[in-house]
This record gives sequence, C-alpha cells and structure tokens, in this order.
Amino acid sequence: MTARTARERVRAELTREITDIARRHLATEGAGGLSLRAVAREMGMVSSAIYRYFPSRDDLLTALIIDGYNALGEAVEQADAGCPRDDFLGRWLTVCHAVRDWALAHPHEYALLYGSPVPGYQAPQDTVPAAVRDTIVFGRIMSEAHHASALAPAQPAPPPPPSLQSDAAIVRSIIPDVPDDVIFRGLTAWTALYGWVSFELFGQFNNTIEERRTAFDHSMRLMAAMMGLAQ
Amino acid sequence: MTARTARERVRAELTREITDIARRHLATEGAGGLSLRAVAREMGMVSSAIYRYFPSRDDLLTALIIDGYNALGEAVEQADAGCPRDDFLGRWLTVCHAVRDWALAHPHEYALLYGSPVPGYQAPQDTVPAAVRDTIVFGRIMSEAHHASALAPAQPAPPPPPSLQSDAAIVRSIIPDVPDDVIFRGLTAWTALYGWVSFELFGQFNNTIEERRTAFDHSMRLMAAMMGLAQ
DNA sequence: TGTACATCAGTGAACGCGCGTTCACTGATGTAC
DNA sequence: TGTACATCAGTGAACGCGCGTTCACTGATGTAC
Repeated sequence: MTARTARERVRAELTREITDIARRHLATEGAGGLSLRAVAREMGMVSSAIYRYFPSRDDLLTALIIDGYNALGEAVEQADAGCPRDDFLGRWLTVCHAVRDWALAHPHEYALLYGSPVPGYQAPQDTVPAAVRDTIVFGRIMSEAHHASALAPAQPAPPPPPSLQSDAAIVRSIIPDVPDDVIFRGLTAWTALYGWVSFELFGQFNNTIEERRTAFDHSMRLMAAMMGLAQ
Repeated sequence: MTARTARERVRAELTREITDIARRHLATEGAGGLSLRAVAREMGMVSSAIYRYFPSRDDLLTALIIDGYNALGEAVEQADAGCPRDDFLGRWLTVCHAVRDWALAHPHEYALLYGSPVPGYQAPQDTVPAAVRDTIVFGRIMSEAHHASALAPAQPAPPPPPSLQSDAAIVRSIIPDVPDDVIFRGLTAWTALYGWVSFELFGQFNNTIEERRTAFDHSMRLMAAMMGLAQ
C-alpha cells in the first residue's frame, strides 16, 4: 500500500485534486453546472486529460456524492461518539445539530445528496454504504435507548397498521431489535430532521424564521418527545 | 375584460401555451435544462419570438414557480374545503395527502418549488403570495382547532425558549391567535410533512419504504398527536 | 545493472451540439380622426 | 365609413459562448528478463 510507485502516488494525488476542484465548482454552479472542461481548465490540463481519471462526467458526480455521504456520515459518527452513551436525548440532539451544521457548511453538497435529483443522472448502487452511515448512527441511538428502557412515548397515537410490517422489517436492519411503533416514530423524526434542514437551506424560512438554530433545537426536542426520549 | 381585442386574446393564449410547454420540458429536463430555444422550437416559432412574451429565461421560470405554488395552494384549499369544519384531525390529514398527491403528480414542479434552488436564479418577491397559500390553509386549521379547544398536547415537552418569541410573532400572521407552543408544534409538523414528501420524491426511501401512502399517513398521524389533535 | 518493451498520462485538434440574447426588418392588427 | 399612422408579433441572421467526448499522437514512467 505505502510502497506505491511514483506514478500511483501522483495519480491518487491528482484524482483527489480533481474532486476537490469539482466540489468547489459545485458550490458556485450547482450540480447541473458541473463541467469537466472547467475542472480541467483549473487543473491546467487539456479537457480530454480528465478522462484518464474519470471515464465520464457522471462518474465524477458519483465520486462527489460518495464523498459527500461519507463526510456527513463521519461528522455524525464523531458527534455521537463525543456524547455519554446513556444520554440518549443528548445524543439525538447532537446528531441533529451535526447534520444541520454540516449542511450549512456544505450547502451545495447537501443539495446534491438530499435536494432535487440531478436530471439524467442515475446514482449507482455504490453510493448506498456511504449513504446510510448517518442513519446507522441514528438507528443505534434508538435501539440502545429502547433497550435501556429510555423510550416512553406518552402521547397516545395509533399503532402502525399491519400493512407496514414488512417495511418495518427492512428498517429494522438499521434500527435493530425494536418494535414497529418505535421504527415509525424514528422514521418520522428522521424525516422531520432532514425536512427542517432542507427548508432552512433551500430558503423556505426566509423572512419568517430568523432564530434558526434555536428554533431547530426546539423542533428536534419536540421530535424527541414524540419518540419518547426523556427530557 | 371579455371585450378584449383579438390580439390580446391570442397573446394570452400563446402565453399560456408557452408556460404549458415549458412545464412539460421541466418534467423531462429539470429546471436547469429549461431552454427558451427548445420551447420556441416546439411552439413552431423562431427562438427570438419568445422574447415578445417573456423578457428572459428567468422570467419564464418565475411564471412557472408562481403557477406551481398556485396549483398546489388550490389543491390544498379544495382538499380542506371538502372536510367537515370541526374535524380538525381529518382536515390535517386531508391537507397532508393533498400535498403529497400533488407532489407525486407533478414531481418536477414540486422540485422546482421545494428542491434545491436553481443556481443563478433569484426568486423575486412576486412569488410570495402564491407560496403561502398552502401554509395559510394549514394555519387556519391549527388556529380553529386551538380556539375550539381541540388541541391538547399530552406529550411533555419543553416550552419554546423566549428568544423564539419574535419568530413566533411573524408566524402568527399565518397561524393567528395561538400560543407560541402551538406555533412551533405546527411549524415542526409542517416541515415534517414536506420533509417526508421530499424524501419520498427525491429517492431517499428507495429500497426501504414501499407502503408509502400508508407509512406517510401513519407518520402524519404521529405529527397530529404531537400537535395534540385528538385521534 | 542494463536494455527492450509495455503501459500510461497528457496533448491538441476536431466533431457536433445547444444555449441566451440582440437587432434591423417585414407585415399584420388596432386606433384616432 | 375610410384613411393614415402607430403598435405589435414574428422573422432570420448573427454574436459569442460553453459543453462532453473521441482519437491519433508523443514522451515519460515502470517492468521483465
């Protein structure tokens, strides 16, 4: 691994440089405006040279998407790791803020991951492992909270209808060993988290919500209560 | 109004035809790929002729955005109007499904309104009145429910911190005459609604949630419980 | 250790395409008297 | 009611631009013997 040839080292270095530049272009032009020629120009290369590194524009996009999911996933993992294991409410809130902070710091990457699909682009399956890293952290928190009997939803609410059992079974691969009711409360809170971040980032709160961090925090506490995480 | 000149009638007709075609292109190319030349081609016009109707590409986009908000707003208004006035839970759920149904029927228009911002495009203030039509319906439901004493959040949850009072005051222009706590529960449910629809539309549920309508319905019932709408 | 050959990175030209916008123009429609 | 003028819709050519991708090529780096 370390005893690589010079060529290999240069290649790895340049590949990283290409994605870095592409990421920066993403931030000014958006996904649709990502252009191989522009990246090549900034690399000081002729446009066709990029094809030595990425066989097409879509492959470059895929690399950016995977990198993005990994960066977000890592931020979330580290945020959770910094919390006391049995402070489940704290872990949930910390994870929420980690997602929001990362999104605010990388708005166009966030848009690439969670915004409108790029027209004509079809994400390959390779993105999946990276895409679920954040969700796995959340699932672990829920699962551990459940087993520590720290989940006590007080709000009366209908149980999930039976037709949802097979979906619950799939989600259980991410939130293991919890009843269906917990699954769907978790799923709801999880979508609310991303719903908030998307609203904030995509401008829906403009001229309305100004104290965004505080409002977000409060909203996620309401979701915690909905899940039954003790206040 | 009706005694318009022939020219005026033709002009209105062609303007509508242009937006119709543009809307169709949106559905295949996405917002970034919307092209005046392509629209002109389909109109059987020379490309420069479009400029008699829209001074620039951005103005055409703005027209599409306003039309989209109005269409969604109207769908939501009509859905609510079909419910018994005092069935607040029913009205909430109906509105939720109206939003989701409209989004599923018009995915690219939904993406234009609630997805990633179009790079380089800045929405003018003209879009605001149309953009809040759906929210106003929701606000009315919450407000009427509150005054009918039909809101009883059982779940213990922290009250909104005082720093959120000024934001609450702004939101109160849409959800009138309700306490801050209700404001932020409503806001949270509202973002959860759009968060779900965006997740579903933008592919985040692929290979995970299959019984989408049922799961959505259940999730929105959880949000109703969070808001304290009687089950 | 030295040489012959294979691999690979980057070049430069080209293909074929589409875009938004401007401008001087023709000819039809509408308006004022 | 008829004519003279003003308004307006649509034309066609042009400007200047950028894009993804292919291909035959040179020259440097790596490998096998």
